[in-house]
Amino acid sequence: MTKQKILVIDDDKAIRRLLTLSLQSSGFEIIEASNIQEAIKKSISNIPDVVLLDLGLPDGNGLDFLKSFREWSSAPLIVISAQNQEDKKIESLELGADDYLIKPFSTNELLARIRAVLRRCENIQVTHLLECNELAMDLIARTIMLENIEIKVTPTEYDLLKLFMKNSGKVLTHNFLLKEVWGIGYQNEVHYLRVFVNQLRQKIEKDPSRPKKILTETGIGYRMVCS
Amino acid sequence: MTKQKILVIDDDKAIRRLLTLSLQSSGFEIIEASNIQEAIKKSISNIPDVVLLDLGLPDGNGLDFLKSFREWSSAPLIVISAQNQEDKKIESLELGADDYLIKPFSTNELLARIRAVLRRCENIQVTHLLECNELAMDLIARTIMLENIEIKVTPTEYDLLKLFMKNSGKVLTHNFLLKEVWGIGYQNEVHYLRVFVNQLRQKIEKDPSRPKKILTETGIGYRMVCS
DNA sequence: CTACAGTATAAAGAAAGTATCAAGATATAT
DNA sequence: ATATATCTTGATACTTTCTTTATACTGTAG
Repeated sequence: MTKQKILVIDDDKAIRRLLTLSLQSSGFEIIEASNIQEAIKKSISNIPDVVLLDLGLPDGNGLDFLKSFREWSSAPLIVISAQNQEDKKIESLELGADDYLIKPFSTNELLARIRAVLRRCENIQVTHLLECNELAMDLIARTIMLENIEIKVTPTEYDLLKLFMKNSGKVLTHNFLLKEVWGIGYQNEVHYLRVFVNQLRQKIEKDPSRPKKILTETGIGYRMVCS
Repeated sequence: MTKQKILVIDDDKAIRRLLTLSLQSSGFEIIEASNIQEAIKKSISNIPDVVLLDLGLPDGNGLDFLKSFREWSSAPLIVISAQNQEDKKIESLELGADDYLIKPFSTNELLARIRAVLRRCENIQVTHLLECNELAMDLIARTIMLENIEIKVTPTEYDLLKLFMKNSGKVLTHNFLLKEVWGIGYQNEVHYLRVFVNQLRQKIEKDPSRPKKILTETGIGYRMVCS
């Protein structure tokens, strides 16, 4: 599984550095921003799983960022502030912050609070569906439905089909498919692909000898089409 | 909509009174408990939507309540404590608390934190009964019924089955199951899983050699299906 | 029409993963 | 302390999936 990303928004470089180091060593990937403009840009280009927001920023009120962030994301957000003012706390929490931590704080406590809030959000993970006409793939449940009937596939078939469904419409080269599914070093084993594409066709095509979903691009690769 | 219930666990009558008054005036229904025994009894007879837990209780450690509560409920729980000790905070959060508030605190902040945590939990299930066809699990009574006949399972089997029933329909990876049941560090002991899944099948499947509930996903993990 | 390069399909063997039993070790209860 | 229950570990048979080989098919160029 890929690392969870934390966006750290603080104008104090020393604090960012400290947070980055301790959070990285706990297995998170860190994105840093020192002002609101940067935070907005980075949060959009590299969507974070958690946000740590300092309120005292040079180019405006951190709560403005909170507000605009909540317009499109429900990712957990913890406010970090030097101010222990009740009204700030309440305002932040009402605007959608999940927690409010006063500086200075221990990084262990911060980590525990991040974990607590992430634990909560795990439960509300929505099913992630890839669809292609009557074919649907649930990436959370790891199931594949063809006209609402589940079909069974092997791990390799699953990986291959996922690639096709994620890239439907595009031509995927032999090289690309082999690299993604079998890993580097298998890029000449085109016959693997033939065997597995054939197996998938047997399972998902009405008439496997006249495929309508996974099409052959002779000399290049394959391509999945949805209408 | 019916009022949301808050269970307030604190041995100090004055504090309970104060909390009750302010929370009631914010539209919550309050259940009070002054010790762990009472808290357990009342939490079961009148299942709360939120719990406020003071750690300093006469008949034991509040964290014991937290632990047993989390066995069957995922309702938000805020620890309230006079102790500003880092290790207490971290332990509470790791054990499943959603927040940790130091006394004295403003009731407005408490309210804002309750609202924040409720906002996060909006669409979580509040039931302690898990069902899958003729199989039912009561997380409070810690019982498992198969066609209304109780079946006995060991602690490990119980934990494993609970995971399956909470996630029925989803494929659960070996890794996930091992981490949840045996803890981190056991993620390669796939053999444990095989033995225990087999034991569960002997107990809950009509024909254990042809399982219909706990299915094998070769190379990936297992998955429980309910019709 | 034939040759040829690329592709499809079936089916075998090899490898990886799984089910099951049962003995020894550990923990728990009486 | 002893008995009981549960967990851990190892051995073996079994199943599924992957890899490899073999053969047949398709369309295009000469």
